[in-house]
Amino acid sequence: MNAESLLQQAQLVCQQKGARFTKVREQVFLLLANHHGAVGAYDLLAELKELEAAAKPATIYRALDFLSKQGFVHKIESINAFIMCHHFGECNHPVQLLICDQCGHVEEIQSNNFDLALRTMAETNGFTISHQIVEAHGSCKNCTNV
Amino acid sequence: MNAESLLQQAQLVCQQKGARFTKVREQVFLLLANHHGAVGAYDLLAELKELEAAAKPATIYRALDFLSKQGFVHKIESINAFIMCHHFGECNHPVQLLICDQCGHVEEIQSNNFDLALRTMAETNGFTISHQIVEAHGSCKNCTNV
DNA sequence: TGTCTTTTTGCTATTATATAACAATAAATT
DNA sequence: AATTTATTGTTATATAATAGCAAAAAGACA
Ligand SMILES: [Zn+2]
Ligand SMILES: [Zn+2]
Ligand SMILES: [Zn+2]
Ligand SMILES: [Zn+2]
Repeated sequence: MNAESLLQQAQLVCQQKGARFTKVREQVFLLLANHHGAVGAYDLLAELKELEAAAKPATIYRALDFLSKQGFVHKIESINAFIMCHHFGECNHPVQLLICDQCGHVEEIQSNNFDLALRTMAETNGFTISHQIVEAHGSCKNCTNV
Repeated sequence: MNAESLLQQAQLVCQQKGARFTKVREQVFLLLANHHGAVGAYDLLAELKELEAAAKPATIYRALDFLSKQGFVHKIESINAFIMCHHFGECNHPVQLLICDQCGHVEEIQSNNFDLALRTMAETNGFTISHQIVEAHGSCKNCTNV
């Protein structure tokens, strides 16, 4: 899915929810959408500065915060980076990420079975999950065969 | 398991592996073992400073690095904190953590089924896992019933 | 439209987390 | 004892994220 159609989809979601998809937020959204892999907040800020010279850390973190809340973007905790979600709309979906340590490629998986397994395991321990982080590091298809 | 017996177990493991369990490393180990929940590196540093006034960030991070490599300690990526492992020995075991956002309690689960499910899912995508991060946030038994 | 309220942004500073680089010690090896 | 390797001390710096407050913009409503 290309950046433009992702943007349109996001605009639609915001319209339906009454969320304000402002200029900065759109700019950051597009920068993320045009990235193939994950990107750090300060790298993103550097890119944003080419469009808005006055941008500061708070600018990018606020935008990322908004985009995360809408479910457009996921934070990758283990590498302090952010990545565009390609299945947003079904908001708050559980996320499983496969992160290649060789090439940096990140694949987002959506396994409801897996989510259920985690929930069940938690319930066995009397624990109720509100948010889950599943990040697998290793070697992707391309990098393994090399 | 109390701090002293954990320490003895760790000493044994180090002896078997020929790893040098130095003074600083033992001090940090004991500080962690006496913590019930997770603890941040700089909080730990503050505690260490009461024993070794000259301790610096590098001191604590080096010790944590050593302890992690031995499998004595796990880093919790989503909250930038560290926690003593209570099942070390079986080194490099997969870790699943249940983190209570109310009381801060962290429960370490060991589900081989879950590990297998994740590996299988990854393999389906041609991905080989070297290290996995599974951190579930939510409400623990005690905090849910309140 | 004008007024009021809420949300968003701009801006400065600061906090929090983690590592680099290199010299000095200490321990292990020969 | 001499040499090599691992660990520590020390200073500085890199990297990541938030606090606080005023200005501006947008939304709500008479
Ligand atoms: Zn997603
Ligand atoms: Zn790869
Ligand atoms: Zn463990
Ligand atoms: Zn709790």
